Amino acid sequence: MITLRDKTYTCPIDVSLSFVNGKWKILILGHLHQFEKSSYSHLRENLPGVSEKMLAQQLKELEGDGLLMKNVLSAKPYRVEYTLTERGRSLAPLTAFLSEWGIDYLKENGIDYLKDQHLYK
Amino acid sequence: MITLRDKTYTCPIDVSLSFVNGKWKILILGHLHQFEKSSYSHLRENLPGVSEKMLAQQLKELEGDGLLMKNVLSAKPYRVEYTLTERGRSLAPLTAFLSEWGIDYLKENGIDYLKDQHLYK
DNA sequence: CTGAATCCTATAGGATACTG
DNA sequence: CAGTATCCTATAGGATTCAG
Repeated sequence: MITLRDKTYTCPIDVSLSFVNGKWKILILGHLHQFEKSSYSHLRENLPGVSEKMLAQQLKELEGDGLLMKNVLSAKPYRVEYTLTERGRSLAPLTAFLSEWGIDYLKENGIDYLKDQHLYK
Repeated sequence: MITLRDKTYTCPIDVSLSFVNGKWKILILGHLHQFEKSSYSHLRENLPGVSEKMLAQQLKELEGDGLLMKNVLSAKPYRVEYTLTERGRSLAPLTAFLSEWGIDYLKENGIDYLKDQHLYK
């Protein structure tokens, strides 16, 4: 058992997972890896099915864990921009691998995502 | 939206995540990547805190998804052995990355896991 | 536009006892 | 040894409304 800040982990993988647990976190990170910067509404549109509560909550947790930053672009009208921190960008191999693995799996099942990507918007 | 076998996914990452969602699946996969083969009890001992229900359930799901295989070694006494399938082994980069990332993070926080691994058993 | 605040529920997950 | 079978609960997550 590893103990860090009053939390315990069974192994280093468990430590990493604690940053990305939650239904939408990895998808949010993947989105930001792809677009670099994104508004709240842009995130919402690209995460079909996400609720306001979960999007706001998981963005806060990701920010609190130092994986992304929120920049207020203007106060009136209120606009924000989310970007990855260096720590967040260090997870790029994770989202890249999951994306490639998923594409491979889809291909084995007759779906050419890259070619037909426009169909899945 | 991607549809495959009556399930929908927002993107390829979402497809991949559907294979590893669940509190213990990635830890199980990491365990099997490390040990190659493992008995039920060996898995349980190395996943501190896992309940019988979840271990059995997630093993079944992983088997059903074609990521691991269960081999019955002997009927009496009843002994089994879990091993990764080829598809399961194809996730090796995932567990490897999460492990390294966790080790790096721990190091930034004053914990040298590789050196002091024996302390965390 | 970007959330915060409620309210609600489904289910993931845990504890325990039991079986071949 | 390798699980099943129950029972139970906490909480992750969703729907909706309101606000700066």
